[in-house]
Amino acid sequence: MERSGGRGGQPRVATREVVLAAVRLFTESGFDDTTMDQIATATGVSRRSLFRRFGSKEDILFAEHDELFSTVVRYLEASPDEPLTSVFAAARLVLQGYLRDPEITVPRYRLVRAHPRLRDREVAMTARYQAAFSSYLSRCGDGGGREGRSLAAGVAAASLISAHNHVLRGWLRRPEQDSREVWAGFDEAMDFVRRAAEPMLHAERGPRRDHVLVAVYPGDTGREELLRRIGAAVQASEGS
Amino acid sequence: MERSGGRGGQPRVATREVVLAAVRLFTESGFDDTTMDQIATATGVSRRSLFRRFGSKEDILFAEHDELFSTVVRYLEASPDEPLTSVFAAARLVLQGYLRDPEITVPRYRLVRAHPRLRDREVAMTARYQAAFSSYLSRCGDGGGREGRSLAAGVAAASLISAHNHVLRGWLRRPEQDSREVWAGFDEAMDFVRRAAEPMLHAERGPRRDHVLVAVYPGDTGREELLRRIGAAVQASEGS
DNA sequence: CCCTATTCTGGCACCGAATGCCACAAGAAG
DNA sequence: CTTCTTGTGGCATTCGGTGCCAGAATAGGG
Repeated sequence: MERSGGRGGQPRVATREVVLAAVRLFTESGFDDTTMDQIATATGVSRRSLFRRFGSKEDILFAEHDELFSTVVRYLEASPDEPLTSVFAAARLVLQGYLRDPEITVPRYRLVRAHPRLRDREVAMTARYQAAFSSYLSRCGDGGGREGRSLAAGVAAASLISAHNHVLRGWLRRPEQDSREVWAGFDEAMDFVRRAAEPMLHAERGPRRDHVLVAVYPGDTGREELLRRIGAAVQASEGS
Repeated sequence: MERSGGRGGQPRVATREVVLAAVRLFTESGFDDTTMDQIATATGVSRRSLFRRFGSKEDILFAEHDELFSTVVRYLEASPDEPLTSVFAAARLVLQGYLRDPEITVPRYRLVRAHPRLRDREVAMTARYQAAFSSYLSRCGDGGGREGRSLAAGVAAASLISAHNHVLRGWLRRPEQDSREVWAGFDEAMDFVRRAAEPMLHAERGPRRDHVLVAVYPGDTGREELLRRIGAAVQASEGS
């Protein structure tokens, strides 16, 4: 009675088939010069159904990307509150999603680069990721007040997305390169972000500054006593 | 003979007038339910001329923003190579551009929040800023190789934009608040970004660690002499 | 003064994306 | 078989966006 019926939710023609056909047509004839009618006749799906299933001509290109996005969001929602770790894993998922089928992502990248309108669409996608990551980080941040935490979370998410996109673009430009290199670059970039983001997410108020310790003791203080006292002072300073 | 003629480049109706009228119509009737014909009759500019001057219905909303963007880009191009300082100043310009006329930016913000399509358009604008900032930082960065510098520049630009937008959104939600508070928040946010971005732009490899200085001098060393020597030592350590 | 080049402008026709409405097909549950 | 649900296609319509052409207004040259 509920959540069933019909042909079972399976569309007559698979989404992936439509996307592939559309990508091919766009690449051959250009995005603007390809009409929905052409896609309809090429795929055997009526023009009307195309609009119903994908929403718009642009959305056909990004249909699979949308699925990836919701996967990542679900992943984040189910993640324990280990801020950076979970978010890095999520970014890994995204990159994986791209590397998985170059058949779509690579020609799409070429189209996106050529067409400003599609570029905006792509940018909007990354913004959605950024918002999701930022919200997650803000949710399970630990330091600072609402305001500072939100700022830190936003900046951290922006950094992460930027680094991810940096690696991603590197691959998209030369998709033939060994994927191990890509992942190595990814790990490197994530380390870079971690070093920058870790302190700001945990800082009470701003990141730690360098410390200068000036200790004055009587000249006859024993060496061990001196080290012990200095060690204690440093530890106290780090704990603040 | 060149660059003149016609009515002198001055449109019959000022751009700002058109934008204000459009904003009003959009706010009253909704963005989708406002047709270009309505804007045409409301402003006295023909439908055809509207498309010629603004490109699209969305672009009417962001016309002044586009001017601001090119201003900022010109500013950056003319700036000396003082990476972070110039970029912070540029961000200041942007925020200033928003605060300058709330008459447009505030209702536009409300529209953008309600309408996903306009949101994407707004996001695309900030992406353009981010790209400009990133390119500038990458141009006049000093540490690391091409690759690392590009990554660092991208992350720094993303952080800056994110922090800027954080402050901007705060104001847009409550535009009635004292602008001095906004600027205070901006300075705070910029400091936050500076602390995060400074080390990564100048780092040869990895961020600076905390330093611990242990100085031992004869007990009868004069206070000024002591300060001078310690200061010199710290400075030398920072230069590394 | 007239002529011309340049530029903003408006009207018209046209294409195509996108939506609403309606009818139909096909499998699932009763 | 009936009914409900869901994917589907056709049709008409709206409206954003563009190409084309003609008119208006202004600056400069003869």
